[in-house]
Amino acid sequence: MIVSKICLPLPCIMARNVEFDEQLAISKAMDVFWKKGYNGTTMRDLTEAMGINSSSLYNTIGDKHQLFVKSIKHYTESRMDAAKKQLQQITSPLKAIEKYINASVYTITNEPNSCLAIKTTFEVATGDAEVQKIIRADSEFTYQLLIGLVNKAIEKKEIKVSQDAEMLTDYIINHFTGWHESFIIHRDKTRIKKTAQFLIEQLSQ
Amino acid sequence: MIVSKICLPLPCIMARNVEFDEQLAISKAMDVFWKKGYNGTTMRDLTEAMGINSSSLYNTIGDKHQLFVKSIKHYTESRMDAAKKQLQQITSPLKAIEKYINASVYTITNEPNSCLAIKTTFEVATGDAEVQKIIRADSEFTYQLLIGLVNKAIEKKEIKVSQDAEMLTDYIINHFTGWHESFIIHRDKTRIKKTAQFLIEQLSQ
DNA sequence: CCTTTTTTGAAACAAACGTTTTATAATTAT
DNA sequence: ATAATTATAAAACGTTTGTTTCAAAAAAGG
Repeated sequence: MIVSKICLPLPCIMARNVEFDEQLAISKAMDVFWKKGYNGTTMRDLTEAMGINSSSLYNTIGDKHQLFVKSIKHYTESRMDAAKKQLQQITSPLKAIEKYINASVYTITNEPNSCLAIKTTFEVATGDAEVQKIIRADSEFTYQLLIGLVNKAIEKKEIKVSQDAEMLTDYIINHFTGWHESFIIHRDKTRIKKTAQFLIEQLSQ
Repeated sequence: MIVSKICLPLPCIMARNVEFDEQLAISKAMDVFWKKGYNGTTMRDLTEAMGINSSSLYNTIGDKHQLFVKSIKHYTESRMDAAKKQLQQITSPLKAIEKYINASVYTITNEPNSCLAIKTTFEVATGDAEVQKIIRADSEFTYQLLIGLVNKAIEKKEIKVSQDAEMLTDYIINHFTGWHESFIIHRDKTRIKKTAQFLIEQLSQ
């Protein structure tokens, strides 16, 4: 055992391969954390949903906290990929911002659970540096994506409301969390769509 | 015991009074839930902070969930009282809206914990009808408070940006949650103050 | 004072928690 | 085939969980 630890990262002699698909298992775990939150999820919830034994879990992925970290990484990375693909073929920067806003509204008002990143921010990010780092990276990605579009939109004079691209980017992003909260409380798509429409009008004027 | 339950609400014969101040104890419990969340808080956390034994707790207030319900009620009711007092002597409705926004920004960027109502919304409101009802009542209070001001501001032509008071009220309220999230992630007061200033300018224009 | 009723503190409760151990099955290299 | 190594499943680990019990203390009415 000691020998195999020293000659990492690959074990010297292979004996048996892991049976389950780790990425798939993490994706299943993510769904549980998404629904129940970190503290509301038990290891038995996780192993049951993942379809693996706890010994296999601890041998490959690690403990509950490591699994949570990998789950929210999986969540944020999937979302970043989707966002990149979504906007790559739009020529007008303002139209791209509109599309991003409308796509967010659609997700907010049609997904069964609220955003995992936001739930995590309010539940554990304050007291968990490792989690906070992932959340911050996810936030920074959205910020960079949008500020690129905002800058181009200002250059092209598609936005006249303000010249402060950084503030305007913060201002746009700021709406998403409120829409999530509103939908949890009221379950009213129209209220959210109306304020989103107003935000877009404000930018376009 | 059956007899004393029948002749409720007051017991027929008093024997000994509760030693601790129930409102104070609930306030202490609220602080723990505020910091750790519902699932992150244990009964031992609570009894320790409240300075009472669990038997006394169960005899007077009830179980963990009932204590949580009373804690968030205490939170929301305190906040409603403060909001009412804050705005009662302002003549200009737009100035009152500005004051409400600025007071919220101050709280967001100076309190050690993020808003308990928002944390609760994202942690447990979806799956807990009793909690959701309290959260919805709190939300409705803020909504009614602000829509009154927005309507007056539109009447007085202090707001020209839109005639749709309901949408505009949702739009204003929607910012608060995002500011909370932003402050958890970035701890940057200036970013929040700038977007708040921009929101006020948008309304005032 | 004495009886009655209730609160209190400490201990105890079963169940559930996150995690580890152990024995067995499976796989690869020799 | 055999030896070596690892993944797996089931059971067990010691703690901690939310909650209850129980004896003792306290206070009210008779």
